[in-house]
Amino acid sequence: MPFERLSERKKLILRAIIDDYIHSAEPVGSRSISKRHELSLSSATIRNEMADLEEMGYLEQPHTSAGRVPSDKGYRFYVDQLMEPRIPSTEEMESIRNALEGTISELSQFIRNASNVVSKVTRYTSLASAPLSKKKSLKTVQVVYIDSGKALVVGITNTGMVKNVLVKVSNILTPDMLLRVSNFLNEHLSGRTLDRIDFDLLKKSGDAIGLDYNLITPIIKGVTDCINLADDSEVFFDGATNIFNYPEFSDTVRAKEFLSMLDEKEVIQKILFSDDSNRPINIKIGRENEFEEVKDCTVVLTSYRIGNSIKGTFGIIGPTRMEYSKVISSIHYIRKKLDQEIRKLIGDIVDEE
Amino acid sequence: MPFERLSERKKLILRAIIDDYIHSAEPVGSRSISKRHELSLSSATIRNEMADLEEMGYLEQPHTSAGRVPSDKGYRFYVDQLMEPRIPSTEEMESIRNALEGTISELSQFIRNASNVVSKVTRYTSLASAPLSKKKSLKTVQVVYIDSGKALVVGITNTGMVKNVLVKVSNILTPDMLLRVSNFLNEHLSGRTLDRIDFDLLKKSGDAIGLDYNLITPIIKGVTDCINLADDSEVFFDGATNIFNYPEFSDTVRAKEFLSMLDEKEVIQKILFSDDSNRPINIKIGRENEFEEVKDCTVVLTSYRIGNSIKGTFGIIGPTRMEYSKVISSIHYIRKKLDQEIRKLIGDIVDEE
DNA sequence: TATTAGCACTCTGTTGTATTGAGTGCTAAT
DNA sequence: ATTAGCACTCAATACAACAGAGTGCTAATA
Repeated sequence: MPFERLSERKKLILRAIIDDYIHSAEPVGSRSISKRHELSLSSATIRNEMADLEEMGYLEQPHTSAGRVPSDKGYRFYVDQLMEPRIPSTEEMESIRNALEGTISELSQFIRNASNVVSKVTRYTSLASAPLSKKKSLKTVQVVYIDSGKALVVGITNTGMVKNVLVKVSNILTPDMLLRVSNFLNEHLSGRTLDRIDFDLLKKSGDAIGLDYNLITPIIKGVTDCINLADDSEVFFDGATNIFNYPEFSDTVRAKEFLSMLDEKEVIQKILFSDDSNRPINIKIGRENEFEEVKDCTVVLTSYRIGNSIKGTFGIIGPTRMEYSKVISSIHYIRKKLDQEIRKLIGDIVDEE
Repeated sequence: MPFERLSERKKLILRAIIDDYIHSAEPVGSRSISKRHELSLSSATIRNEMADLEEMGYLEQPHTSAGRVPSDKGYRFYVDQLMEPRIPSTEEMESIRNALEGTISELSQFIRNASNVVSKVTRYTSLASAPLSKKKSLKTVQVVYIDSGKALVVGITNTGMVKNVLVKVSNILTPDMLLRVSNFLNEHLSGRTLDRIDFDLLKKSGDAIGLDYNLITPIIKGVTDCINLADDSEVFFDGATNIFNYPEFSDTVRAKEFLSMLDEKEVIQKILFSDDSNRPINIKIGRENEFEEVKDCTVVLTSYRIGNSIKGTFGIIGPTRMEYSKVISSIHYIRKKLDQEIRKLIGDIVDEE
């Protein structure tokens, strides 16, 4: 992004405008800047500067006799060079710690919690994906006896994701036999990446453990189902109704658009997986997002890694007019806490590739 | 609900009004009824009848010079005695079958799918709870080796719900030892109802399998976590944005109220668990719901049972001005299909207690 | 030369007023 | 018992007037 050289004064004015606009959501005029901020410049001077800033693309004017509104470029400059960094308030930090520390021990639930507290603290909508691995492999398969004729196939991937499938099996299969099947499957499957499992071969070799082909088939089917489930990447969001706090979504059409977008799992996936940078926090403002759907939203993402191949992403989405410094400080803190907690829980977290 | 005796003519008029209103969402006037429906009565006559119906509580008037709008009582009468039953269109049936038949073999995912198709077909918001048992017991516990120092505790309840918890364990625990722990735990836990497990005793008897107290403790902790997770009843919804299709939610305040309500798990629980009747389909119109939050919504619920103690509920929520006949026919059909599919999958579905 | 006061102009949003039209209730005629 | 007719009510719409916030430009000022 090519930023032309801005005079100190222009920077100050731009920052004042954006600060104001972030809090008021109203186009800001020259007079209010000249009064509220101690620049000791007249409104006329400010006006001239504003006209310049508009010409350079940092500001926009909804209509001739209105004040100015920051453009995507304006926000970008603000985020990169103007805004004051902050640290979260003590209440914020406390509620984050409360949500993340101690109690939770199930990973995906843990991420859900993180997602929840992110949306609570920032008052925007949070997005998150469950920990996800590029090369997903099967760690263990368990076949569990449930009832006569019913069994549960439980598959566990190297990412710690657990999927389970209920299957109907022959009545003659006893818990013991299922255990044998379990062991057999484990022997043949565990450690394999999901796409390199030869199920046909597997079925045929069933009689290796003295069980008929037909007895095993539904179980194998269960395993494949399990794998298919595990392949779906889980994404979720929280605090969707937060958008009603912001006037840019005050008409139902816009609100509906936003909420409908969230209903599409694929869109959330696209957004989350677009966090390809190596920066700890990745901010995409308005049209910087490659998706039409979020053209006037800002997305703030962060990713964590567990070991080498497991990756999870979470963050927030809101209007481009966003409290950047607040959001960034919160996300930073949450990321740090999350990191600590996961490390406590299972160790081995790596930040960058 | 005390219904006074209504003349045939009053019934016809009431039905005409409600039919109209359901489709137009506008207060209906006497003239439009006298014209559109072949009652061959003048608007003046209709007016008199309408005044009567209002006095009896079946209709309401937003303001003096407006048409009439059905009251909760009016809708109730309509549902019980007036509306024409229908069968779902072939397209509807097809999409329902497509969504439910065959592919899915994991129960909670299956219910999710059902919930999804309900909201798609009815165009209202669907609610659902995962299969839930009054007396929940632990079917099996598995402790799975993940990595050195990491294990996964997987608990399976009699309802087929699977919960898992990642735990950090001592490095010296081998997969084999974990298997021994698994077996030990199973022996002592399986079949017990969740509230009748003595964990202290359990820990002490750890050395029965030659393992130190301290090695087992984190695993026991994992099991209790697991149980706590399983105790939470899962509820979810789908198609929340459908409410934007209905003018009664066209202002953001109302829409926000509705969506915020859905964000509260407890509210959904309350709604779903209020399906205590034995009827196959349970309809609660407006203030018939005991919760203030849904005082101008209608909830249509249905429950299915698996075996004797497992119960799940799903249904839809929408404005009281609802296409009752369409919704009811759809839910009937979905319920039937769901029933068939679960039976195919695991058998033993019982409709009533 | 940079700043600012001053002014004409633009555009939105609000307020007040008139009008329209759908609908009602009542009365008297059929 | 039904209906035509009429006066009345009320919300919604349209329109004009006006206020106010803001701009750009010009000329005066430091």
